Amino acid sequence: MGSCYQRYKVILIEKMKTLFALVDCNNFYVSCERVFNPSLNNQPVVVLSNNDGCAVSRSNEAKALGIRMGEPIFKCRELVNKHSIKVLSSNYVLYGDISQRVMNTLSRFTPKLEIYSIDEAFLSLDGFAHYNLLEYAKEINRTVRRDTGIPVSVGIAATKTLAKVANRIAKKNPATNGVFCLTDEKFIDPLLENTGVGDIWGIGCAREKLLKSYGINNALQLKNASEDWIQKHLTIMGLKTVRELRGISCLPLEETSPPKKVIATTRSFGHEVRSFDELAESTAAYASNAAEKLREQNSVCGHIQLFIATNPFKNGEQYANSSSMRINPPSAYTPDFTNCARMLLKSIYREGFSYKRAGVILFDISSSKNSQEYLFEETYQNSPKEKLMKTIDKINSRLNYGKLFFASEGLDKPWYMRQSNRSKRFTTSWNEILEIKI
DNA sequence: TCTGGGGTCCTAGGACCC
DNA sequence: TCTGGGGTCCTAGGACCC
Repeated sequence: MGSCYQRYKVILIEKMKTLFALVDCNNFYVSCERVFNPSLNNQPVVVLSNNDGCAVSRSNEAKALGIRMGEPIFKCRELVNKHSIKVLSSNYVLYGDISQRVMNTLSRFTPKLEIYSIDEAFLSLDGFAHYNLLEYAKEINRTVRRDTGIPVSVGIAATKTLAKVANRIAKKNPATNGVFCLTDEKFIDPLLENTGVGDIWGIGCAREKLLKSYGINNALQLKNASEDWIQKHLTIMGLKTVRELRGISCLPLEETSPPKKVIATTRSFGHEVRSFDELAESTAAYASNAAEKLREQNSVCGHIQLFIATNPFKNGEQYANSSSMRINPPSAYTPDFTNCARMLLKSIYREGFSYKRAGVILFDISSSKNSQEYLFEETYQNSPKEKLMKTIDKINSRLNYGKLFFASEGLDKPWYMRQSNRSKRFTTSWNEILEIKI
């Protein structure tokens, strides 16, 4: 009996053992650009945020020249000119499509995949412990590169947080060739000691500062910190981080992403906007965009918020305001949102200001499948409104994005964000397919 | 001249109810 | 003079992520 029990216990522990790979695309947006424009290889390249504002993706060469993440590009003009840094507008349609290809490739390596962001995925490797994990990581790395053109780093460990650490090591040390396994107990602590506390997933600058003020400077010190103290100062999330560093998996793989609870479309304008009409057109377009995202996840929304703001970086009088209203019964019908947006705008618009930014945010989101019936009002579900929206979405998905839209969004869109150097949508638009000149 | 956008989760505190 | 207690819900704000 004793041995049976022992045996059972071993199996239980084996079953509980988790193993994760974190695959992260290197300098993702820049890498996407390089797939279709090899002349960018080995060159300093920067991809900008919306409205050509800040550097959000940098090639290693650009990083080495001192371009910082999130840096406004106009502050780097000198550096850009001096080193002929290539500066590109962001092309999210292209990046989204390449991302899907990368994720499809990764799904061949595990039955359980979590798409964590546009350029990152966790792979569950539970039950793979008998594999040569380093070789498997190399195979992942090679295959993604071969099939999509995107270079990736792979980190493997028992928990997501440790896999993040492993991935960081793979990325920082050229000797690893982009893959690293943090699975050997005896190496974990020394490597954690070499990892700054602020470099751990879940520790941002505020917590880094707090921890350092208490003498906790590296990941090993955090791993050994008192649980009570951590929970008190860093909340339950911090406690999970500490346990994950100890090899206890607290953040499970999430294969299906739950529907969003908040959907926002907010933008800076290409130039400053003064008139009500122009503001109304832009916010109608944002409302329409948000409604599309809502329908994409088969939801309806019962609460809409709109905000407008002047440029906070500019001297002079500032104005920012927001207002919200209920949508009853909940809807996903674009005109409901554009009408509400216009009413909200009327209530907060002040003449005489130059506006720089506006946005529409949808709250109170629920599934369109099992929502409440109303006695007197027509619900969105199964109404002609829903039919119309389905038809429009279908047409738009077949034609190029944005072919069919409501006139309230305006035709000229003078407020549209700046994108002075955007590459083509090589993979999603027949008109923009790659041309090879011989 | 020029400074991004879109999410999640947790907590504290107030309102409200019985 | 003396002024309960416990629970839930909502919201604002902060922290974090990519």
